[in-house]
Amino acid sequence: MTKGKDENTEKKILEAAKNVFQSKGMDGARMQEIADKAGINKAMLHYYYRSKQLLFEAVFEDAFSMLAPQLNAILNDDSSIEDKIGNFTSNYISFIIKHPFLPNFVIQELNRNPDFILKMKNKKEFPNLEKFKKQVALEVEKGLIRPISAEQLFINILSLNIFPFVAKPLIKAFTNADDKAYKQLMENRKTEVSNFIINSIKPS
Amino acid sequence: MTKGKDENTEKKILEAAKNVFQSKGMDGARMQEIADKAGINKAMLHYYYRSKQLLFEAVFEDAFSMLAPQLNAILNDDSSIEDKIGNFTSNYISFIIKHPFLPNFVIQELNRNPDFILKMKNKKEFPNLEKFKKQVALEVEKGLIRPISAEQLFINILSLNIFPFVAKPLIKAFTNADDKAYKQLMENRKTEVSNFIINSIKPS
DNA sequence: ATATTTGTTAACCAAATGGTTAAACTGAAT
DNA sequence: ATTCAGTTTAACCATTTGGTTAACAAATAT
Repeated sequence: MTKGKDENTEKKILEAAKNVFQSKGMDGARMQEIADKAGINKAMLHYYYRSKQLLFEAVFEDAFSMLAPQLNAILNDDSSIEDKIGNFTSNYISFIIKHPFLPNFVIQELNRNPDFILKMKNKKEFPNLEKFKKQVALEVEKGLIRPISAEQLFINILSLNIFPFVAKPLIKAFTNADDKAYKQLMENRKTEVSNFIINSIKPS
Repeated sequence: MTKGKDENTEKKILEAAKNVFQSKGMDGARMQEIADKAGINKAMLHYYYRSKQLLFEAVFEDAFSMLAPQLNAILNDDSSIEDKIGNFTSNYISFIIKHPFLPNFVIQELNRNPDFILKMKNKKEFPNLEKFKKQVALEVEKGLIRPISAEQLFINILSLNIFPFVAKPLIKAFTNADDKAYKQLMENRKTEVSNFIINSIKPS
């Protein structure tokens, strides 16, 4: 009753579940560990969420709905392609530094359970490429950027921004970086990636 | 005794273990499933490999030692940066189409067990950036490519080549591609990615 | 005050899982 | 034919794990 102690049990569970599921995945997560982290009895997990599967889904959907708006930003706002790339790169990298497990978690679990993405696709916030496709086609036609398909450009943007976080242990090992040096490398990418993409699509 | 039946039990186990571990990960894999896939009794797994952990490590090291040479190709051979990028992109994408679970498996398990990479780092085939760094610095100095750090360039090359496979379910969903369309998308990337990188580092 | 609903716990349960054991089979050397 | 090492199996074991139950506490309503 002193510090913001009890609060809401349901939220404490979700928080603990996030923590465990996002770092260990569905298969590696243990209900007991989640209960311990939440400081409650294991039976409470089932009282509030019925099963491991449902608790997991709550965590997953939560994670996905944090990522989706990031992507919609680049797909649906009205600035130029060049501005979008600059903004997205800088914002997304900042965002992931705050939530380092998110991309890996989402990708891993989607690979484990391919049906899962169908559920996500039905959500209205699910990223849609249509507007972006039109914009790319238009800017190509106007000669503002080199010819490139919107899909491939989008894949490239995602790859350059997301992969270095997903493959953190590999990157650290290849570049002989400790945690500090790795973080610096990622900070540098806020402008590096943006320049890299813009150079590539700039008309010659 | 008709078809290439018995062969070597140990190899049948490793093959089955690859199959199961690479698609389900260490935590999701079941020894029973591996035994079934190998067509043998579960006790044989322990007879030949002692424990799940050791069997897993055999599979992992096998996987890693398939990937390492691919990377060493781009880091250590003697062609120009531009040629390396063209060759690597095309070769690597072909390679992964044949072994679709590899990159995801390696990345996932390295994230799960960070100590694991230390063991890999001691292997002599572990990719080393030194030569590539010198080459990039030299080509930058000569004005053959734009100024860029070798580390960042290498990360970009890996990202653009590997990520689309790791994130296959996401890519398929975003681009509304079925398996056939996805494969076509990846085929197109053999030249797309190469052009994208080369455009970006070409001096203005 | 008292009944009733909601939240919480400890103890328990059945199934799954990695691993072991002891016996049996196989094939070559003696 | 017998021995003996290497191979294979079925049955078994201890532990872990997700999930349930029944009793208890704490609010909330009557």
